[in-house]
Amino acid sequence: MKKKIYKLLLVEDDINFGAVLKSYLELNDFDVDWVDDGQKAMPKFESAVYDLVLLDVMLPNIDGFTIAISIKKTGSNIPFIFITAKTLRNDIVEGYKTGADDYITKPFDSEILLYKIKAILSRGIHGGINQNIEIFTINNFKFNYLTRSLSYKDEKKTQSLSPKESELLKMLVMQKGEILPKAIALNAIWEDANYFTSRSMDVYVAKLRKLLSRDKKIKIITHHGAGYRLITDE
Amino acid sequence: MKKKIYKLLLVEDDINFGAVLKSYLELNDFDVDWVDDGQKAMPKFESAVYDLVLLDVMLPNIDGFTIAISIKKTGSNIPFIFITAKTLRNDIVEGYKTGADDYITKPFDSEILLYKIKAILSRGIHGGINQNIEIFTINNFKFNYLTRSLSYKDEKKTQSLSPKESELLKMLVMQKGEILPKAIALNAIWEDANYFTSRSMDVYVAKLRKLLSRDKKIKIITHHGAGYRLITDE
DNA sequence: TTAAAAAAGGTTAAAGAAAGGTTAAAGTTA
DNA sequence: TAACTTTAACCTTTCTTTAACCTTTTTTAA
Repeated sequence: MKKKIYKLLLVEDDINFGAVLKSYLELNDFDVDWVDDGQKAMPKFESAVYDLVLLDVMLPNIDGFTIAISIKKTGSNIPFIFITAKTLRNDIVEGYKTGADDYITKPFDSEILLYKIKAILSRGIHGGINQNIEIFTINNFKFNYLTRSLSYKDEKKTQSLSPKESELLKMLVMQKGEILPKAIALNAIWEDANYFTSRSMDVYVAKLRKLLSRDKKIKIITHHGAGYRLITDE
Repeated sequence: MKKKIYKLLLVEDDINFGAVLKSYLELNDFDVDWVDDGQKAMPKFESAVYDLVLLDVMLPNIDGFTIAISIKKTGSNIPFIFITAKTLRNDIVEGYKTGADDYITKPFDSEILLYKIKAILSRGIHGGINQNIEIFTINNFKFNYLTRSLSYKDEKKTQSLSPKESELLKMLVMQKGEILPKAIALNAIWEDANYFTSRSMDVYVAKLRKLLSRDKKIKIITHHGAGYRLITDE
């Protein structure tokens, strides 16, 4: 089977950096179009079908965020990776990025950029529903699926979760208000549904209930013989 | 290929001196932004990406060292050149300067300033993919990736690192505050991820922890089953 | 219809498995 | 040979499963 070649649009004003980055990405089997001026970004974007846009945030004429907004306005849900200087605080970038997007601070390790690109592309685009969200809000809790950490209100201290706790919580949150069928979760996380995996899952539900017990409005409701349902208030 | 124009931030309260210095530097192909008040320095610094900061130490509202500290707090490892009066003892400046920095006493020979600026910029700390980055600041440590040496505070004696120690430390520093996934580091440095390379990496993490142990604020946090994260304070 | 039996789930603790920490010895390479 | 890397050994921590005992829900059968 022919391997899919992904097409990237790189918007980077620094000539040296842009050239090096383009070569490096091409070396790694990406098809890269590079524009060195933010004003050339939109025309280029509209001239072809891209899989991902790499956007320098600090551009001389138009900033990267403005370009991202213009692209989104065309109705495209193409993912972005914002390239930012260390000086730009991460939370500013966080504000602009959606679950499908990411950012990387300059200078960066090329391996990590490749990893981020591949991570985003491998998720694919699931029409409409965004399966890529990594930070979830569960009433007073914030749950980061990637770092597997759970924090309460504004407390600095975070509770770290095990891989299975994290997977299960993610599935419950994504089905919030609706029943997560037990067999679905078992096949997804335990890769098998039998007596033992089922009991193991029961143990994990108990763990999650304990972890979330500080917030009285959060409940994991049992639907006997069917599955579990996470709710966040009355 | 177009020559890179370096962008300098000049913080100098003396109007006459500042104007002359700005013109002189522009004549020598630098792009110079000048603020005449220390309080304008941070907002200006955050509004663009600079390659070097020229800081007058004696400023009416905020002194140059305080500005330098604020800039460093943003996580930037931009180099500084301090402009000081002859009356200020060198050892005071020494206390504040770091490996990547320099200082010049007023009045000075403009040629010498140019020479110093070029010397620092030619080290090519900024921009580009990994190859160009040489010197990292890890709280009280300075880590030179090219010479593979690690120095603590202002101590002359440096600790030299092995190639793998150096590669791993570089990846951790570049992901500072974020998780460096174990598989990424293994594929980048060991070129394979299996039980044995994984154990080898564990050994290197232990080595790095020992090397950095003098600075209590530096920690390499383990994310079980995921990777490692370098942090430099609470 | 309702008591008993069966099935499902709640919870906790212990056992087992996997991952990682650390040190030192054994290879390997410059 | 000296510097570097890998492998091994032994230990600790973290994660997952299994077991035990209990309660709740559903089914079965008198």
